[in-house]
Amino acid sequence: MLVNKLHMRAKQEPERKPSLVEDAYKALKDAIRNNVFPPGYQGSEQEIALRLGMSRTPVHEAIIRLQEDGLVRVLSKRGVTVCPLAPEDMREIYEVIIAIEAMAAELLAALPAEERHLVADDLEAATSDMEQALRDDDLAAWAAADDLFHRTLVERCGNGRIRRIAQTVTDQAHRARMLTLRLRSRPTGSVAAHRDIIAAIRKGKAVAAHQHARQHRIAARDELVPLIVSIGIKHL
Amino acid sequence: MLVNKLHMRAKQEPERKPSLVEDAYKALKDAIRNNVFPPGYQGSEQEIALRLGMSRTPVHEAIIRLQEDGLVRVLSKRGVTVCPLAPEDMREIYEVIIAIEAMAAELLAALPAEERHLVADDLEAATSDMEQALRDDDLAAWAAADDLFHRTLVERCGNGRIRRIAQTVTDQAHRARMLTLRLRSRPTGSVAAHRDIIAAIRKGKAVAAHQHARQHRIAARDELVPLIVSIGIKHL
DNA sequence: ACCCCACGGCTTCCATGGAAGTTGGCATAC
DNA sequence: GTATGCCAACTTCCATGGAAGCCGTGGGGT
Repeated sequence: MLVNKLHMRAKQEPERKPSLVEDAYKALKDAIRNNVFPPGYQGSEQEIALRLGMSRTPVHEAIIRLQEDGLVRVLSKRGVTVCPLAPEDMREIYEVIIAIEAMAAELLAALPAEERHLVADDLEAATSDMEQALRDDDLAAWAAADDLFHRTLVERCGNGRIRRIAQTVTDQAHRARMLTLRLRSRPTGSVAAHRDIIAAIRKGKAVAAHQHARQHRIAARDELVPLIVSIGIKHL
Repeated sequence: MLVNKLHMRAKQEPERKPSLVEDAYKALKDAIRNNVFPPGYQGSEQEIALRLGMSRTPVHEAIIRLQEDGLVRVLSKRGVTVCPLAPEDMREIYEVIIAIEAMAAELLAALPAEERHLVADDLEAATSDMEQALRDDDLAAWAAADDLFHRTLVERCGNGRIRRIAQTVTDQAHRARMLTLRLRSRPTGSVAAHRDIIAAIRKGKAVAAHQHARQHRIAARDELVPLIVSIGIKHL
């Protein structure tokens, strides 16, 4: 697992060198997202350090960051555990996303016309991919394209803090999302909702963009949270 | 600066013991908020550890958390620096607050009637204090009461993630807030705006609560950001 | 049979030392 | 006077060891 060398950039970026802490952070985050460490898993830093082939220190520091992100919890002297997600947590996460993404859409619509259209084009491309994936009955591709749409929404809105917050909460929700993907009905409504958002952004209608993005996420919450409750799982 | 003992709770909470890392984190955060370490300040972990009377390790780990919070930045092998706040940052912060607090107000208004009124009473108390402070021409008291109002808004909305996000961004904005407090005109409009929010929450009108909270924060942004720009400071 | 307590193993927490890297200044060349 | 290269001081980064705390287990008492 070699680290690929980044190409030279202007000295604007202090040319981050890959530190072990960063490696551990990324590896652990990925492992949690992909259920390599399932929720409720409990292990020691020593064990993780061994598995990652490094000392305890960088693992310890990476875990501090993961705890700050709400992904793990360290139990004073009993090891570290992966946070399970209760339906309650999903409700909280969706409430944050509803507020944050609506604001992001609003900001996008308030951008100068030229930039607006660039973003709208990218959003449209992602939505087209979703449509195609739906025709192909390829749920994984659909999820990837949907992810890209929502990621683009927050990454291009010109507010780094919004981007970061959205990233953090969607990271938390990722496991639940993957689980429910195959349980709910085919997500045919999303394409139309996305097109509404795109149209509002393209026309620079900030209020409409806000409302459409908001309603889209409210609909998602109102579908997913009851679904999670209905299948009777308390943690995931 | 003693840590006040929380009253006994169910053993749900594992009764956190004060660790050195926690102490360092709180102390540093406080020092940054109160300009003991002014923005742009650059120092070494060694020096901070000396000042706090502990080893380098807990300081190092506390700084990781502060970096995650966006308060400091560690420059690979050149020390740690306190993040300055540009007007751009204030804009970003306010955009987050606008979205998050509006959602919080909305959630409060959707609470059962009994809880709603309890929260509304507390919000009203804070607002009355603001009114009184205004009559006394006591800006510090006004700021404290205003803080309490907005803190109550997010702390009682029933969403821990919203609470945490709001806390993080207001921590970042605290220095700017203290600076502008004495520069802008007397904040007489806030009381009325707060009362609108409270009334909507009391009546359970979620949409109205959302709109009033949103408009209140938009007004604050539209007053503060130009003010910061006008006094010509690039960082603070 | 059942309860209690002490002990041993395992864990995080913190201190400290060495390694790698950055910076600023000083000496030297032109 | 100016530029350049080297060196010493200082920094974070990471490894490691000891201290303190938590948990399960097993042995002894009732």
